[in-house]
Amino acid sequence: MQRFGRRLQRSFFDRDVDEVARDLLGRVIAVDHAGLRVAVRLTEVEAYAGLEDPASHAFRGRTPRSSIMFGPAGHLYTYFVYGMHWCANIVAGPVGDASAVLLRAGEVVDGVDTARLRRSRVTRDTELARGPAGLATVLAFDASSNGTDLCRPDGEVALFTGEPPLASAVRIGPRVGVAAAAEIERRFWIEAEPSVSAFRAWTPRKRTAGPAAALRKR
DNA sequence: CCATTGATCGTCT
DNA sequence: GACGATCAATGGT
Repeated sequence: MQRFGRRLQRSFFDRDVDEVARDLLGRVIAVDHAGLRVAVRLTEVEAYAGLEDPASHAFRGRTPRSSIMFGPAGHLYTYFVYGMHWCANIVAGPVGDASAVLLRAGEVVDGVDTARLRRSRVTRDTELARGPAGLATVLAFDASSNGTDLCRPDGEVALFTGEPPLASAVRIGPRVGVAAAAEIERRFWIEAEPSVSAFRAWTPRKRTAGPAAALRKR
C-alpha cells in the first residue's frame, strides 16, 4: 500500500534486537484477514534478547513454543497467555539468536470499523490496540499466525515504512509486567501517544489457585 | 483518577 | 502442578 510507504525487507529485521525495536516505532503493520484490512501504526514495543535475556521465552533454550524465535528474522511469533489472550512478536536478528520484538500498542490507521467489531467492549478508538493482547485481537493474530513471514512480497501480513517518530519523542524504560531482569530497559514507546499502555511494574500476585480457588469452582 | 482482582489454559518443570 | 511478556470490571478516592 503506497499510502504507508514501502514494505520492509528482511535486512530491516536481521539486526540487533534493540535497534529493531527502536526502529519499529512509527512503522505500520497491515493485515488482510477474511477480506478485511486492518493497519496499525506501532507506538510501543519491547525487545526480548533471546538466550541471554532472562525475560525471554527463549532463555531456557528451544522448546516447541519458542522454536519460531530460533528461525529467521521477519517472521511472526505468536503465543497464548493467561488462558485467554494472544500476543504477537516479530523475530529479529540472525538465525539462532532467538530474539524478538513484542508489539505492545499502536494506533489503528486503517480498518477502524473492523477493529471496533473485533474489540466490541472497547469504547475509545485510542484503546483499540492498546496493550499486546488488544493489538493482537485487532489484527486477528492467533495460533494460525505463528510463523507468518512478513517479508513475502505477496504476504497478507506486512510491515511498511510509515513515518518514524522524532528521536526526541522516543522514550525508553523497563518492560511491563516482567519479573525477570526488571532493571533492564528494553521498552520503547512514543511520548504522548494516547495508545500507549500505562507502565505497570511487576508485582507479586495474590494466590489464584489453591484451596480457596478449588472451593470456588464447586 | 488509581488499585485490586477474577477469568482461564497452554506451557514447562 | 504452578504460573504467566493480560484485560477489563469493579469499587474507592
